[in-house]
Amino acid sequence: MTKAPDISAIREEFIERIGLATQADNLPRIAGRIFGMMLFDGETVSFGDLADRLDVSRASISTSVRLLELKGLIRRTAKSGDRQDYFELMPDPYTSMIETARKRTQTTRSDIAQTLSALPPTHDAKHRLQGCAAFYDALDAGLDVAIQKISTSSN
Amino acid sequence: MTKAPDISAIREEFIERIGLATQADNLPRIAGRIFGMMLFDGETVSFGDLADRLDVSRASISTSVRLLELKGLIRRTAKSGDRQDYFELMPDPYTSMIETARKRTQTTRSDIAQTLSALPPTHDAKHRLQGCAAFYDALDAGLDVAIQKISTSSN
DNA sequence: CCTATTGTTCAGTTTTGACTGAACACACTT
DNA sequence: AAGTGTGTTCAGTCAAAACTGAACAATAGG
Repeated sequence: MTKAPDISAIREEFIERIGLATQADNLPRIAGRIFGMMLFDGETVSFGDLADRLDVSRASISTSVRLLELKGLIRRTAKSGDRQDYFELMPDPYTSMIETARKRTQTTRSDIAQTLSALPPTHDAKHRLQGCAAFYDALDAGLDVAIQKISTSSN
Repeated sequence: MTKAPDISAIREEFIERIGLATQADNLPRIAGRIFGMMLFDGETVSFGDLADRLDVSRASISTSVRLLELKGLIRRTAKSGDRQDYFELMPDPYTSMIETARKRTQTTRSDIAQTLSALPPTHDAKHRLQGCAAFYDALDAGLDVAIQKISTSSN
């Protein structure tokens, strides 16, 4: 009875879950669903198909794919003889995901550095902010390790 | 003219920035401001002071400190002779921050594993989902590295 | 030209979540 | 008991964001 699994149900659930996970990365829900769908299906997908298969307006597709392009997760391609835009996953979307996360930590890190340099050397907050800065440095180093690991595992 | 910096302005700006950074970690704005304030000021702070100094309702303080406690960033203490609750930073809040992030990636990772095991071995999505799983594994390893780095740097 | 198709933009709607004020429960004081 | 101070909970408000439909510009085909 565990045979003949309902693939489309599995697919739906996966898309939903990846959508939620991606949402935590400050992307709108639909963008996450698009990403999850392309991850599962793999093939290049047309603009119209995205709207149809996810059952959302084309306006939503337009803004979401722009975001995903901007984040380096998908790219827009053309099919000869078809006026529609097509989309496919970037060769390695994961590295891009970590890169953007890293960029955010680096921004915060430099904010802290700026506060640190503005404070007089004797101020007792300095010691705590330095601990905070060390945290962001450690996080940055960790993300770098993750990037390395991905590039070696995908060979 | 660069002498006598306006400490309170620096403080406000730091709190604001940390608030924004923490907001990206799925915490409400006020929780981020509380965290930033405690980070800068260091001292233990009373419930009432939080409401006064941040100029928000006590209801907001109540829910925000609960979240921060739940995430292991602050803890509630008591002062003898004072009925108010007091709050202070946890000894190492940063490790907790990464731990929660890690928990999230592990949840997603196991979601993927579940999808993988539900798919028939021949399904062509498997290969892509395995790449996705490798990503979350790499991220998990990277976060672990970050935790190690923090614990060694804070000695 | 005219029409059809496609993607973007914009105004408006819906939804989500943060925040507040008020009611409440609890504990301490008198 | 009554009163005060303290934290939590809940219904309601408000603002921000997601999403949609419609108008639009651009392009291709007739």
